[in-house]
Amino acid sequence: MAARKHSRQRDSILQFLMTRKDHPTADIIYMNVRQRNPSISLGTVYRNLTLLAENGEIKRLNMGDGVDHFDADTSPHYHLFCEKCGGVVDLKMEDIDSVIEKAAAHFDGHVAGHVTYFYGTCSRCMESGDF
Amino acid sequence: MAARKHSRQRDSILQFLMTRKDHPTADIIYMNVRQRNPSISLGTVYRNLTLLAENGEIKRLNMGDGVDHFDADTSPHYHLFCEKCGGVVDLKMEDIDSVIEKAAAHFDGHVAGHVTYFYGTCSRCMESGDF
DNA sequence: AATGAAAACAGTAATCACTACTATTTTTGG
DNA sequence: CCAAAAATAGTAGTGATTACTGTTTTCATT
Repeated sequence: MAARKHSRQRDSILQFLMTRKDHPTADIIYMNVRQRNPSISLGTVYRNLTLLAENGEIKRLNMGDGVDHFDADTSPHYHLFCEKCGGVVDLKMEDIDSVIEKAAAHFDGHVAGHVTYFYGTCSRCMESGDF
Repeated sequence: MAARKHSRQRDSILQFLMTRKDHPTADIIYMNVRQRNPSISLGTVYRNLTLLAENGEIKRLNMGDGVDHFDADTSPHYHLFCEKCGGVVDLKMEDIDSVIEKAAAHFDGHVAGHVTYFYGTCSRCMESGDF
């Protein structure tokens, strides 16, 4: 296996992601990290996000909007996609991994895991009735 | 609202989709429908799949693999993405929409629905230990 | 500190799924 | 039969992501 070497760019990306709770996309991360590191390239952002996700340091989220979102909080929790503002917010709720057993009950193959996310309206969009 | 007109192409697409239980992608549908209707264009396939999905005649599935899958079975059921063969199979299991209440319990916004799918190994890939 | 191979980089080109556009063909109510 | 609306084929464009390439950075070993 290839030895991982340190990189300032990867540090910047991870550090920025840890300050955000809104699960930004690669493009948002790129635009922000560029303020501190103007010469960073978009390809570097993508490559490092993939490296970090493969290494378990961050999570890659598929929220059904055609763009990958990233989360530096790797503890188990769930997400909601706001259909009004397009944002992604955390959802504190009890663990629902028991759905895996329910899925496995009448299935011949092997159920390794599940992906669950919610959609609706975030609290901020509920307040501002701008929609 | 625009009056829907009949189209042979839309018929072919829906008819083909009803013969398949593996939730094909637009591209797979295109290649197959083209055997009966060689002049159909890929854009027509995409447009009609969207029309049919908006009309509730089929379902558009997001299985996290970056490609939309389509299902002519609109009854409530779940799906598993096979990590070995990349296929999508049906999963008969009890309804788990109660997760919506669990999600809403400690949430200030509004939870409209959820997306849940499973991943693992389909029964066919379990049998053939080719992997 | 010097060195050299592996890793990472910036910048750009390419890919892939999908959507938009346009001139032509089909459908359908009257 | 006829014309307006809808749909089509074919092509061009878009947006997110990946691949490629020559250069720079990292770092274990000297």
